[in-house]
Amino acid sequence: MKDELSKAYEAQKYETEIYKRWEESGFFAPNKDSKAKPFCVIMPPPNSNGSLHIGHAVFVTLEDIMIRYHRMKGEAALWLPGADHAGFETQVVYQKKLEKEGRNWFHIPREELYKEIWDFTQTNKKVMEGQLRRLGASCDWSREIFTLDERIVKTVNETFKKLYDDGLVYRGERIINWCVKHQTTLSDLEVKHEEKDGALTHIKYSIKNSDKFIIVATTRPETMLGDTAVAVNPKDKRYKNLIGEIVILPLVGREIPIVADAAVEMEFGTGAVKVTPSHDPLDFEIAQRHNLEKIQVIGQDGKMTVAAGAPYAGLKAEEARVKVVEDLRALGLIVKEEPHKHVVGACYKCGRVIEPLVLPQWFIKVKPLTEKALKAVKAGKTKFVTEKFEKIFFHWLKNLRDWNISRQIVWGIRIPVWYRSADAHGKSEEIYVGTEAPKGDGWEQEKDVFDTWFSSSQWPFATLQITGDFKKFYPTSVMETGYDILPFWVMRMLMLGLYATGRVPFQTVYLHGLVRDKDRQKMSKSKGNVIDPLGVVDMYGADALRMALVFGVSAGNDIVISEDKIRAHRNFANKIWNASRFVLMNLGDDSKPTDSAELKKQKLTSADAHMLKRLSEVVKRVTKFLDKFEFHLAAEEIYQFFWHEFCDKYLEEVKPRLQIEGEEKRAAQAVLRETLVSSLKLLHPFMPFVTESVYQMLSGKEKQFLMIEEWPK
RNA sequence: GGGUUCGUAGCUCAGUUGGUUAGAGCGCCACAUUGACAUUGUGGAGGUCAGAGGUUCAACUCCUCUCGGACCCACCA
Repeated sequence: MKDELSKAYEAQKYETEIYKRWEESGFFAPNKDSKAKPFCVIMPPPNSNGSLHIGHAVFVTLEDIMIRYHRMKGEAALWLPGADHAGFETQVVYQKKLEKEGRNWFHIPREELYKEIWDFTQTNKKVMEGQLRRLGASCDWSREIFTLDERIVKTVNETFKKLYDDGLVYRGERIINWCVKHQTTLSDLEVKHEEKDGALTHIKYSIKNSDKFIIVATTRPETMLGDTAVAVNPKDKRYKNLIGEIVILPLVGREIPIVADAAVEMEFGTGAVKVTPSHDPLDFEIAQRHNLEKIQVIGQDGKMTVAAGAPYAGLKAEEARVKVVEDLRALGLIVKEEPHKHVVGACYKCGRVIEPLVLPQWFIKVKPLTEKALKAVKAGKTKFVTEKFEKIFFHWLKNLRDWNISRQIVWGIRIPVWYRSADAHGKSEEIYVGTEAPKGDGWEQEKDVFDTWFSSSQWPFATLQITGDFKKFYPTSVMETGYDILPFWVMRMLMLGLYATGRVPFQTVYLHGLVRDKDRQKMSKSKGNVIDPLGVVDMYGADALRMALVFGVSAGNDIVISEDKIRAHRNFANKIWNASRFVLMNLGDDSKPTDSAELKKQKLTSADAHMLKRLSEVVKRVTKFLDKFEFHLAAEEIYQFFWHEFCDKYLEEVKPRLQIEGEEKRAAQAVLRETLVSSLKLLHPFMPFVTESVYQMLSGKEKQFLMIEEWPK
């Protein structure tokens, strides 16, 4: 049998087969009735709009290490997988797909689109699940849930209703971030800020019944058509006597007041600000304070509205900007235009400059939720690995503003609110918030859907409630994900988890970094430096990739990976394979699982004793590192030990003894087996496939999976 | 403007609460090897731990400053 083994480990020959046997064994699912200590990780559900990238391989590796380790420790280890419909993200992907096919998104009926995207995601989901299997994810597939599962939708609607009843969600006409290309609002977190070269234009506004004027400075001259005031700082001596005066808005002729507001910076520009409540966040606030009229001069299409006036209506905002300046110049009202670098918000997907608009949207009043989250983390209910993320987290929580959860998209959970318009019943507009449609005629459901993160934020408790595991597994043990979604997801899961269940959703947050290439560059399709995890798995095996992703990477730091590094760990897998082959060849026919009783009978040489002593030290250290989430140290420890102590030293030392029958040979055999088997166990969470393949050969008749063997002590 | 963080061998990074000759992977040099493995072994070169000051019996590790990066946030129009 031993001669059949090839000289080199051929990953592709074993991995798929082994995974199948693991899955069929049912050991991915924790025993429901066991009294064992629970250990639970909720998988961050991958987006079902494409295939897995290297970042997914990172979370699979880290979470699978944790799960396999705790499973071997005899705990009830649950890793609950899922797939994310990924609302806006998926809609963007699908829009691009339609564009390529020459179809127009906006011409397709809502229901039809929804159906199409549904099918699209379900296809992707299947591919993705296969890929997770290839990577060795030992998650419990019987519990897998899709984020649009009707039971999830129900939970999400109930949470919304509860928030509404508690006064924590409100519908507000507020200034929001509008993406003209995608025709939807975005939350503040989805807006990226970019520095752009622009101009600061100084414009003369003349004061009524006087020959005086006031000069305002703006980066968006076209919005002046919607001005309803000019604001100055109340402390500004230059303008003190102008406060309360009326200004005649050029080009428009509207009479607007000069108001005093502390939000105006005296040092910037001229110290006088034109106030356009409908198109600037600060101006909107000033307008609220001074009860100013709001005039919308830019529409959702990014073009000037009728309210902008005859020569401008219909022009794109950028075109209007040019024309407004021209017209003002013709009137001699442009004082100067100076080059000006300023920061503008842009859609995080398409990069197009955000158009601030006033629209009725649903907002979550964030303060009561952040306060609870802050308190819970400060009390140590949830710990961050590493601590630096706790600081960042606090900073986030303290500065968060109300969260717009309305999205004008198709792909998502429709907000469970119904309106009955005024003319239907002669009354003023009615609003109904509930999980089901209200009775009676004339009700129309809100067209907007939830921000995906609103439903995702409920994921830990929503899923466990569905699978019936809430009682045993909530709060979950570890939330493992990338640090880039700390504010989007982790923070909000804490907020909504605490709100809905009264308890934190997870005890530990472990955050990993971004994957970078060997030149420390972010991986992206456009740079052409992406490593396709599945391609790597085909070439070098999943174990090699997994090991390469943890080796030398401490928690929270970015992960540098190159083909060289993966190859190095493919070599390590091969080392494991060959060392095992050697041990097998020298064990004789009694290659049964390790038996420490048998070991005790042997007369050990000092080399044997040393080996066993080292083994026991390494077991302790690896265990300690795993408990402290120091995966890289655990990996390095067992790597060094196995290769350079066990293989390079002990194996070589013992070779002569194995040639001569006798007690020295038997002792060597016992130590070889003991050390190898324990090492395989320690290595298993990191490199599950090779270790299991080898173990299956070692264990002979009494076949049990290494996956569920007991963790060494 | 606010925040976080980093600067250790040629490259990418470890270095647990401060404690003997500072480590790994890859790369490099020399040698060995048909005997578990060339996806190998043995040996080796290579670091004033960014710089300055301070605390200490002792600092890569703590404190301050300087220089130089990275990232995140942000309504000076």
